[in-house]
Amino acid sequence: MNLSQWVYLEDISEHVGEDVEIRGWMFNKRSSGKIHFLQLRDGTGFIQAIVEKSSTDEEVFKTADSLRMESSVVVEGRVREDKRSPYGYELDVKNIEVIQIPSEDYPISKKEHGIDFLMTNRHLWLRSKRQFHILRIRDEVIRATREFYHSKKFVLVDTPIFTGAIGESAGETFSVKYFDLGKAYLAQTGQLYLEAAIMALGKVFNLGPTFRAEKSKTRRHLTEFWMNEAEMAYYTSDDNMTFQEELISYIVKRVLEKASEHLEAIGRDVKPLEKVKAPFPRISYDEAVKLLQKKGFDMKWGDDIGGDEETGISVEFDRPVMVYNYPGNIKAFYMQPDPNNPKVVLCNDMIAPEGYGEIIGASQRIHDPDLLIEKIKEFNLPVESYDWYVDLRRYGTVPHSGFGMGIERLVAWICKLDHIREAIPFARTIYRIHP
RNA sequence: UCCACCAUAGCUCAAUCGGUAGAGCAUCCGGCUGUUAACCGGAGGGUUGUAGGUUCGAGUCCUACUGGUGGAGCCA
Repeated sequence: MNLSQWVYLEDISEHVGEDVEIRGWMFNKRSSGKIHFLQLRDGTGFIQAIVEKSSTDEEVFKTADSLRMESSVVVEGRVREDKRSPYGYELDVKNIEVIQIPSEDYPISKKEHGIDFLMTNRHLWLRSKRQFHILRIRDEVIRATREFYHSKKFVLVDTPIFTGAIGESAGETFSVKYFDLGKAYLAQTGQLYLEAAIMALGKVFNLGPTFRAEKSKTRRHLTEFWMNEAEMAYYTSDDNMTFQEELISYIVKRVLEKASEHLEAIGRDVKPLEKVKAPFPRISYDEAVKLLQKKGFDMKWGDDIGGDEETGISVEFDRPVMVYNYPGNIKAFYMQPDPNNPKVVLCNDMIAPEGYGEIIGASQRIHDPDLLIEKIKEFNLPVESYDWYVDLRRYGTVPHSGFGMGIERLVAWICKLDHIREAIPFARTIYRIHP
């Protein structure tokens, strides 16, 4: 073959003046008859490769001429800095080894496409530049999330995907046949299992897929989404909120440090992100209702805060907002009532700026076994299924708190995406499971 | 589950009051030695989502269905 070293485009700046080999794909070509401009991609970056008729082997020039969109190629050439290139560097081609020239037209064209077409071709759409950058940002968000927990001495506890009839509420789960044991349900949350784990490990987190069978069709919903949940023994609701704002601040800071080129590439204005530093504003549900009424929203105390209301609140602030202590009857059964006001429970939602809505749902959990059983009954849930969950309160119960953070909602906000489906490689929505 | 909108060339979209189906991109042929979603010239490409209906005449109006999109509710 040849003596050139295989290098990745993300490292190309270290190889100026050298002969190197790039293994990748040609995603576009511009030609002027006696000069070809090959736009190459290798999964780590982009480069423009130059093939001149006067200075290149005739066979190589012909090969370059024959390449079509998405041809896979190993290209050998010399690296040169050049401001005329869209990527700052160019490759003067010496040889091209064709792996495959597609025999059919590549479906994704350079012009715009509709969302139906793009989702049907999601397996190919992933190759587009914008998707490349978004997926790299998602990678950084998840990396930062894990880093933060480990820096705070949390232990990763992977919670089960198959669960019995137990969760936040029944009726919105996917079910599958499970041997002779009847139905199993796909996890809507790992929270209850994390509550078990904190009694062994103190502070724990998970990060994995979650499933919701609600027939939601909005830009904020997926049927399968990735959630990070955390649970902390002896944390009050206040401790919980302080922890959440540190987590979000850390993730945003980390993405700005490590993935700013990707944010820039997708046109994300980073100024709003630079303001995301703890502490975040906190307003009680009572205050939120008054604020919304003053702004002309038709709502009264006891109503839930919907999407429009969330935006109405978030536009008042330049950072994520935490709304705390909602009425108990619009929240889950396991939330600890406020000792100072039994009508509300100790909980909080975190609302992202710029209209992105709820990214965290959090609460302090009931730790008294009798009160928990009372609430399970009050919410008409099957007490038998929650036997082990109540058990946690029978043996050395402690006050504790936790939350769930939607990874795709976080990514969508950080990238300022129009729709959450671009924040995950293969979105699952109610009318789409292919590819 | 409910409400609204959309469906015309491979893709993105036009088509006036109901009167012979059109463009850009992609593809193929030709031209061009610095292109930047390259450009210039030429060519091919259509059962207008499906089934009915109204009409002299339907891409256009009506009904049903299918597929999709956005939103409500619900939530992360």
